Amino acid sequence: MTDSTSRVRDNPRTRPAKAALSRQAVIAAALALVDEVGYAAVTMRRVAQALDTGPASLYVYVADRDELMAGVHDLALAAVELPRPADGDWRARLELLVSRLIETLGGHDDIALVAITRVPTGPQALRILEETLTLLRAGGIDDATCPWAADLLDQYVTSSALELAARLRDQRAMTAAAGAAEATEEAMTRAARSELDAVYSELPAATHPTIHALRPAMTTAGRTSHTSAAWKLGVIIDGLLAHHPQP
Amino acid sequence: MTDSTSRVRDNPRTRPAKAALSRQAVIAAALALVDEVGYAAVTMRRVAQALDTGPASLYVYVADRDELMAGVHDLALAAVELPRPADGDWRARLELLVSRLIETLGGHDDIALVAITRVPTGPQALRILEETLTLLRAGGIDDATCPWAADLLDQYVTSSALELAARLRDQRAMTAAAGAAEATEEAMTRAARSELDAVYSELPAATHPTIHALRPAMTTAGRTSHTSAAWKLGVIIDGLLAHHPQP
DNA sequence: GTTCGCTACGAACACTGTTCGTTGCGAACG
DNA sequence: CGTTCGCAACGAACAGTGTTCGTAGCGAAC
Repeated sequence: MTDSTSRVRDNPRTRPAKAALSRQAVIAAALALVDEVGYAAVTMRRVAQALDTGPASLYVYVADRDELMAGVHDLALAAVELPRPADGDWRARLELLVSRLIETLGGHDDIALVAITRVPTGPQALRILEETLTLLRAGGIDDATCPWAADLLDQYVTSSALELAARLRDQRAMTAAAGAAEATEEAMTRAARSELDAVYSELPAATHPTIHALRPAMTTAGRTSHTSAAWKLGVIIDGLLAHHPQP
Repeated sequence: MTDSTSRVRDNPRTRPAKAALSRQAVIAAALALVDEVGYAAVTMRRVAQALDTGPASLYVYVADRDELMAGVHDLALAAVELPRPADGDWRARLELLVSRLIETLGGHDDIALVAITRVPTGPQALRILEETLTLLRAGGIDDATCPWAADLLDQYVTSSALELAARLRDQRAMTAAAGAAEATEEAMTRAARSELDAVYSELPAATHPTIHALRPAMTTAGRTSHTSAAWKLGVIIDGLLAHHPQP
């Protein structure tokens, strides 16, 4: 980034044992901490400690905790590869892109929370918006509706990433608690669902007949996160195609 | 608090008309505070102060701040009226229900954040889930897919409510700052969008050609929150109908 | 050789959610 | 009627949080 610091850092004689502070270093350390202790537990003090410094030093490179997390969000997006032409037609590529987004963001705890408060405008977010719009256009979506569709897809990505993160968190907590007992996704979701099932079961059929009638369908196995996410995305894309005319 | 007031309060004859503490009173006070100072600024101390007591007293009726907010979320849902048969067919009624949900939740700042961390299971949430499932079933959606569809709609409601809340917050901040200058929704969204437009405009057309080409579409007026939300909901329902077969 | 500019950071401020131990009141019991 | 007991209420405190201020230090520039 800065010439002077890099020149100094490159000099072995003056190079300190620790990496010099920089915006990138702060954001990278925060991302690592998100993976280690979770989004909510990433405090300015902990980030500073990871960089072997004090909390006040961070504010030279970052205005806020919010802005720091926005940087982390964008950095996480950098790992998302754009689909290539060989991956199929526009629809296959769009589905691939969206699922990669959900899996990547969901893999970094609740980092997707950042996208709820503010509309991400980092370089990586723009790279992905560009690709999304291009694919939608290739699918024949009207130019005027493309931004709306991208908005809808973004909403879907963010909330699905948070859902995935919550499931992974529960899964980790359960494996940690259950010790050696392996916790497959199936066993996990069944355990989590049983909690909900208890609520649904104790519901008087008189007041909530439909929930009661559909309870087996709610419990149905095979409702893994993957199939559910793929199904929902399919619904949205089908809806975009069916809704062709612009209001 | 002070000796004099407490002495006065202890006297039943002069005791003010404040309601005795109860779970309902605590949650109601918290909801009022959400509307007054915003979701993030609702602290246990402020809730206690509104009830003329100390923070420790709240923990008799509420386990957590999270649980308190879950109660507030459910209480907010109580204001949502279910559509009546006279409101139209299943689709019209479903659209009405969803838009009422978004408007109600979005009207209480970021209270919808509660639905992201935990799946709401309060009585009001169950009342609305029951109605949603009933309407979907009436629309001919397969029994096995109804829960998935309800999930998708819930995701949509929650994220849209947060989007609406953010817009209302910005609007309020702007009216407060602009003083007497009236800030219509149109003027408001234009101002907010100009911020994004600045980002899009300064984007090199070489690297982001589609964003550049679609920029007029992104700025298009008439993209009020209402039309946008209605359009998105239409897309989802169309998708549900088009996607008929269950995977 | 002195001054300047700027990064780094120790210390502190005003808060937060939550818990502990005590208080005081009303009701039940002898 | 006098005593005891359960329990809601709460004052005070703890361990944190994000953020700011003023100062120290050091390389670069005049």
